[in-house]
Amino acid sequence: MTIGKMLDTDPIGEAHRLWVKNGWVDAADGMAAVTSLVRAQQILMQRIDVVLRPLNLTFARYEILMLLGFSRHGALPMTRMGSLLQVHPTSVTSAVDRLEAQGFVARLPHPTDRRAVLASITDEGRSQSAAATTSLNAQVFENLGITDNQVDQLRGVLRSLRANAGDF
Amino acid sequence: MTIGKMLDTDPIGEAHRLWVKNGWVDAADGMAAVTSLVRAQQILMQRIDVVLRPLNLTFARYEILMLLGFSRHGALPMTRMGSLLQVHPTSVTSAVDRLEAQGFVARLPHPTDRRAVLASITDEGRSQSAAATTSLNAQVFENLGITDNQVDQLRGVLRSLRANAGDF
DNA sequence: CCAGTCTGCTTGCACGCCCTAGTATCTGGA
DNA sequence: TCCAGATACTAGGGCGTGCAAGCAGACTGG
Repeated sequence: MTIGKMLDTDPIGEAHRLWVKNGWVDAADGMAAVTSLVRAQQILMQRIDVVLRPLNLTFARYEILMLLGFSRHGALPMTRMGSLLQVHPTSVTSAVDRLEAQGFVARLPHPTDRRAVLASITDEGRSQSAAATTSLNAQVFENLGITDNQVDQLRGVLRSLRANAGDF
Repeated sequence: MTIGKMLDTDPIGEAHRLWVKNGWVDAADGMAAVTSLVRAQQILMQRIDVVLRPLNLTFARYEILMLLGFSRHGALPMTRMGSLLQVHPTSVTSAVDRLEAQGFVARLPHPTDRRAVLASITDEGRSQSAAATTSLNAQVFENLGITDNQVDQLRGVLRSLRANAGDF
C-alpha cells in the first residue's frame, strides 16, 4: 500500500482536507491531532480490555490495584487515589465498590479522620493485579505497533501537553 | 520549574520508574506511552466538553453532525456512520436518539432497504454544528498547548499506530 | 420459490466518567 | 466553646461505550 493510497483512505486525513477546504487552516492540524489521539486511545484501550476481561478487571480498576500495591502500606485514602489517578472522586467510589465486591480491595476506617475511608488491597487483589501486569506487559505494552523511536516521541510530546495543562 | 523537578512529580514518570525497578524494562516505555495517551485524551476531551456543553452537544454527537453535514445529501445510513466513525452500532443508535430528541437530526426510511434507517441533519443541526466548529477551532484546535512541530510529530506517530492497527 | 442465513437496527445490561446534591466530620477563628 | 466553612465520601442521574439478544427485512442456493 502506497502512502498516497493510505492518505486517500484515512478518515482523519479526509477530515483534515475538509477543514482546509473550508478555510479553517489554522485549526486543521490540531483537529487532526486530537481526532487521532481519541482514536488511538480507543484502539489501545480495546487491546487492554481484551487482556483484562478474562481477569474480571477493567483498566480503571487495574490502575487502582497497582496504585495500592505500590503504596507503602497497601492502603490509601479514597481522595488520595482520586488525585493521583486524576479521576473524579465519584469514579473512585464506584470502582472501589466493584473491587470490594470482587474481594480485591477492602474498605477500612481511617485511623484518625472518621470522614475518610482507606481502600486496602487484599491478597487476592495482589495476585490478580500481578497476573494482569504480566499479561499486559507481554500482550500490549511491549509492542504497541510503532517503533521504539516513535514511542519516545509520543511520550515526549504528551509529557509537554500534560505539563502545559498543569498536570504536574 | 526544572526538568528534574518535573520528572520527580510526574505520576507517569513515577510509574515508569516502578516498572523498571520491578524488572519490566521492556514494557516500561510502552506502559508510559499508553498511560500518557490516556491522560492526554482526558485533558483534551475535557476542554472540548467545556466548549460544547453550552451548545448542548457532546463530542460524539458533534462528530455525527459534522459527518452528516459533509455528506452529499446530508443523510447517511446508521451503519455507514458507525463504520466511518469507528464506533459500535449501539453507540450510533443512542447518539442519534438524543440528536433526534434535540431536533438536530431526523430519522428517515431508507428508500430501497426497509431494514435500514437514514439519519438526516436538520437546519437546526447545521447551524448548531457550525457554531460548535467555530468555538472548537478557536478555543481548542488552534492551540493544543504544544508546538506546531510537536503537533506534526503526534499526528505522524498516531497515524502509524492507527495504520498498523488496521484502521485504514 | 422458499428455507436458511445474513444484515440493520434496537433494547437491556454492565461499566466508566462526570456533575450535582446531601450527610458526616473536621477545623480554625470569634 | 461554638459555629461557619472546608473536606471526605456517597447517592442518583446523564451520557458514552460495548456485549448479547431479538426482530424485521433482504438475500441466496438448492
